[in-house]
Amino acid sequence: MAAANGAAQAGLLYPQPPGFTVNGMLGAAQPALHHHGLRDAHDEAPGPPAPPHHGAEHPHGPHPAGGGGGGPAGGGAAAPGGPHHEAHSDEDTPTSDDLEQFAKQFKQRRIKLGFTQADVGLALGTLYGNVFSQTTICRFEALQLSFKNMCKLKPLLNKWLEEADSSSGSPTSIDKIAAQGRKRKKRTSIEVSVKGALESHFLKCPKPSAQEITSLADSLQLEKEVVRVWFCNRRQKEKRMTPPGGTLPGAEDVYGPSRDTPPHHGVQTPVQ
DNA sequence: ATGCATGAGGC
DNA sequence: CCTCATGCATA
Repeated sequence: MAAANGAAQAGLLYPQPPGFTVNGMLGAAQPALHHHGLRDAHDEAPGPPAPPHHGAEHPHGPHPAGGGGGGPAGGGAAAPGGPHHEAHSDEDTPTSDDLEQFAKQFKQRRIKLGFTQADVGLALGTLYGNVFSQTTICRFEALQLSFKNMCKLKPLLNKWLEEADSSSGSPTSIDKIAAQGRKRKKRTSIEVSVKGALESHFLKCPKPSAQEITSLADSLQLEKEVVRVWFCNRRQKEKRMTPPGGTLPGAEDVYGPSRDTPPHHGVQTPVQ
């Protein structure tokens, strides 16, 4: 089982140091033996087409992917007016629960068929012209994308499942459109203590002004751009289907000014 | 699996 | 400058 994964991965492995080969299971060979429960268990007032506004209003009205504490079904997930049967393969917007189940099934089948996340991403490229990276497939399986994004990718991955399932042995060849003339900035490693400081500030003010960012960057001895990007990424995390930390139901995307700051780092899935 | 980053589209 | 979709590079 695991051997098949390793072989498949070896076929199109990106440059990695030799001493790193032990991690050939970059998201491929993990047996799904854990269950992370989403905090969407609670049902709030079903008003999909026109989500009711709560007391706290955001400066930017339309935000998809269920925001912070509420629920993943923010942008207006399913919930048709009439007693329609859901659980469809595609067609009409799926519910957060549909997505969770699909992701689970997808991962199991993918592994069963001996494909890695990277394989799937490339296959989507050959099948539809939309290439995706291992990262995206991984995040889909882990429900770490926005609700809207999940809905967009589901049909594609669903189609791939059918194809891979009934594949009569046609090795999908892929040609990549590599070469991006731009050099990427080296990934900045932010120290743990500094991250803690950033998190604290995020809890107080998720959207600091340019000047706030500048002074914050100055006190932390980081580039302003790095800090700005950090906040952007942090906000995105809050909008994922599986939010970081543990926003309890009832709390909206606005945090009280007097909220304690537990020194724990992001604990979500206990590592697969 | 995840952190920092890029870039397109929008105000 | 933001959000949002996406991914290289890395732990």
